[in-house]
Parts: sequence; C-alpha cells; structure tokens
Amino acid sequence: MSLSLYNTATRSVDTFKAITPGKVGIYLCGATVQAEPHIGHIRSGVNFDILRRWLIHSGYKVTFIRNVTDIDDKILHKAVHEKAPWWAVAMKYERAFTDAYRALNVMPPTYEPRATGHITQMISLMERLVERGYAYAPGNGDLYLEVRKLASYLTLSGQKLDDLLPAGDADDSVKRDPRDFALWKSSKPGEPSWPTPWGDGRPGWHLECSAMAHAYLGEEFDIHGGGLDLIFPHHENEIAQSQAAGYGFARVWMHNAWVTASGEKMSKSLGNSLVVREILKRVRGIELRWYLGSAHYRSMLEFSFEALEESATSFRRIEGFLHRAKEHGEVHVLISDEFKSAMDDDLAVPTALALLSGWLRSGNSAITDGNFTAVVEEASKIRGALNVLGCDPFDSAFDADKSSDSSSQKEVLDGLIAGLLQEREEARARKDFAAADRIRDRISTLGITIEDTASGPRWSIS
RNA sequence: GGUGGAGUGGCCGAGAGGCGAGGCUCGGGACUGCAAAUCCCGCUACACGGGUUCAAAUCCCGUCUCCACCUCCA
Repeated sequence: MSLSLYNTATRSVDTFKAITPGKVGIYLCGATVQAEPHIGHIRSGVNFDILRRWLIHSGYKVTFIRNVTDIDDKILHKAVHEKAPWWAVAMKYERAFTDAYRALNVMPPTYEPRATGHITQMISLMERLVERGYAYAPGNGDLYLEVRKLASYLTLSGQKLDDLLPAGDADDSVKRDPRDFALWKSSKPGEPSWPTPWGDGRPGWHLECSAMAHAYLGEEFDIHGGGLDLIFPHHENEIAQSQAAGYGFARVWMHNAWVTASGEKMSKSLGNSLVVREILKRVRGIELRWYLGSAHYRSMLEFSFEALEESATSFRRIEGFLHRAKEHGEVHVLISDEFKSAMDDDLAVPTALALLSGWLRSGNSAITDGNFTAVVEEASKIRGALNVLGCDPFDSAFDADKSSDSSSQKEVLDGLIAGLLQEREEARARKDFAAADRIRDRISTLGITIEDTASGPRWSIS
C-alpha cells in the first residue's frame, strides 16, 4: 500500500511516485503579506503541513518551500493607506502570518523565500523567455508572455483560451493578444522598482513563484500546492512561464478548498472576526488546528463558532484520555496500519478520525478494566495520529508558553489543591458530604475540575 | 457566455452500487453519597422527479437551489 494523491492536473487520485526516491520537493504558494491572516489562509498552511508530516512519517526527506509575496499592488495600496513604507507593511503582516503559523504548530518551511529577494532569478528567467521567443517587451517597460505561442496552455483549469475574458492588468493596446499576461510591470513614479534590460519596474504576480521554485527545487519537482482559487490564473501562468522556459515544473498539483462562512467564500466584508488572532481568543491554537485539519482538504469547510466549539470539545475529550493514559505508562507515537491506509488514500483525515474514536472508546474502557497494556496501546495509536495531524498534546510546540516559571507555580498549586482534596476525602470518609461539596465548589469556582477516579481524585484546569 | 464544485439526520462531517462512518448535541441507563469523567443503549439521513439494477446516497436522464473561478485571491 502506498500513497495516492489527487492531482488537479489529471483530475484523478494517482499513486505518488517521487522523482528522486526517498525525497520530495514541495512548493506551496504562501501569503501575499498585505493583511492579517484569516482562518482560510491558515487552513491552507495546516492542510499542507499535514501532507508534509505524513510524507515525513512515510520516510521521505521533504524540502518544503513556502514563499512570501512581499511586493504587489495591494501592499503598495495599503502602504499609502497606512502611511508607512511598503516594506514596513509587508514586514508587519509577514510577522502576523509567522505568528499564526506558529500558534497552529505549522512547521517552518525548509526555506521561505521572499519575492523581493529573488529579482535576479526573475530577470534571468525573463531573459530566457525572451531568448526562446515567448516573451516580448512592447517598449513601455512592461514584459509580457505571449500565450498563443505556448504548445499547451490552460491544461490545469480545463478552459479554452478564446472563452476567457481579456486580462485587465495593463493597457491592452500594447499587448499582442489581450490574454497575454505581465511578467514584469513598469513602475509608476514613487513606486518601488528594480532595474531590468526592459526598464525599471517590479515583478508581475506569477513570475516570482516560477523563479523561486526553480531556484530551490530545480527544473522539475514533485508537488505544487495552493488554494483552489489559484488554479487560474496563477498556477496556469506559472506553468506557462516555466514550461516556456523549457522546465518540466511540478508533477502533482494539489489544491485545498476554502473555509466558507454562510456558504460563501471568506472575504474582507466579513470583517475581523475570522482573523486567526481573534479566533485564538476563543480556542487554543491546537484546537483551531484540530478544527481546520479535521475536514478533508478538498472539501469546503463551513465555519461557525458552534462547530468550532464542538470540535474543541471533542478534542479535549481525546486530550483528556491521553493525559489519563500517561499515568499508566509511556505513550509513544504509533502509526497503526489502519491509520496508514486512511492517510495513504489522499489524506483521508475524516476516515482516520473515525478510527480514532474507536481507539478512544476502547482505551477509556481499558482504564476502567485496569488493562493498562491496552490503555497504552490505544493511547499510542491515538498519539501517533495526532502527531501526524500536528495536534499531539505532548508535542513541545504546544507547551512553549509553559516557562519554568509557570511550572514551578504549578507545583505550588498542586500542593495547595492536594491539601484541599485531602480535606475533602476526609469529609467524605466521615460522610460529611455538605463539607465535601463545599470544598469542591470552592475549587471549581476557581476553574478547576475534580474527577474522582478509582485511584483517588485528580484535578485539572478547565 | 466558458470552466469547476456542492446539496447527507438537530448541528458538523465521511462515503461513492449491497455489511447503518464518526463526532457534537439530545433522550434513557450503568458507575457515583451527589457530581464530574467514563462506558452502554437509543435518535436509520442522503435536494426533487423519473430510470437502470436482485440491490441506488452512490450509476443514468431531467429539474431545482447554492457556491466558486474567468488576470487581487488560501
């Protein structure tokens, strides 16, 4: 049994075969850093992080590139609006994205190239495209790709060139065909620019990804990912540029679906409520990740706070079991065969989670039965699954905020509560339940939950 | 106009011809002094109308509704 993945290019689930055995190169279209990340952006990060983790668990050495687009029209627009230099705007939002990725335990990319750091590579690519006769400069400082010259164009989106509406990214009068797209845009006065043989200007949207994918992954690589809405035009144009340059480019194209709200794609009109930073005021990062990762990556995820809370509740139940299980033995990261089959089938996370709930039930029963070998076994399978999904509660990524300071505080707290619980046990022993309940109420008012187990009471912060 | 997707129980969310996914909520029970936690039982859904088949949520034909992309998009 080996990994199969849905390939947008073939519209089918195909057996994955690495170009170089044992190694995988992935290029993921990252953020255009022009606003705070919302949960749709971060879903893409989480979905591809799960892919990456699964490839690693499957024994591949993964080179994962996720770019940062730090120059584009919106950033320039925002800079005017925020009365700040464009690079300050880009940096500010890049940091916001980095914070969000970290909060959701998305692994840092192997390399995270910025567009503005790769102008040299872009110019080389453009020179090559001009030499090969696919790009032309009308003389106004722009450079265009002549799409009619391409042997194949629009194979990813399955559209016909003549059905497309003409591009609106520049003055059509200078183009040979209205569908030709800009590789490079001449700069207007006051805009940032870089010198090129065709004039001073800045990169078109698509060029950077072709240039950077080539720089870090070579002429041909395994997987290219991004959101569904990038298929056209962005990915089509990346393919056009790269293949015109004579490169094989990506073999497998993967696209994650959106997070929707009220059935609609998230947009700015929804305001700030679905910004990651805001959501994290209501649930923990691990819980938001669990929610975003639990639907299949190719399915639309209909967001609601109710669904988020519900998902968090069910995650806490799993987490609670792992903590209880840990008291009975060492819980490992164990990848069961069933889990592997599910993940190998185009990352069937929902199927995997159905398995997990079975392990959870039998693990909890095993605690009741005192069968601790079984407890640890089930817990290890669950931890293995959570580990792949990036939601392992024992992962140090999630206790980064627990400084040594707070762990010594926890010891003190443990001592205090242990004393109170002792008093309660004594009250219960003499059947003074009113006193016992008074102690429990006092503790629970502080946000601490008490569970009476066979081995005595245990407490946790709720 | 072109291209692609979706409609599943109170809610979320899988599946893609036949053995009732799963979760959350809710109802009942077990355990408990009472709780909490946990376990057990219950709640037989696939937009609509036809058709194919021994068998359809799944395939075919038609209809309705919704969403997305067509050069800013995760």
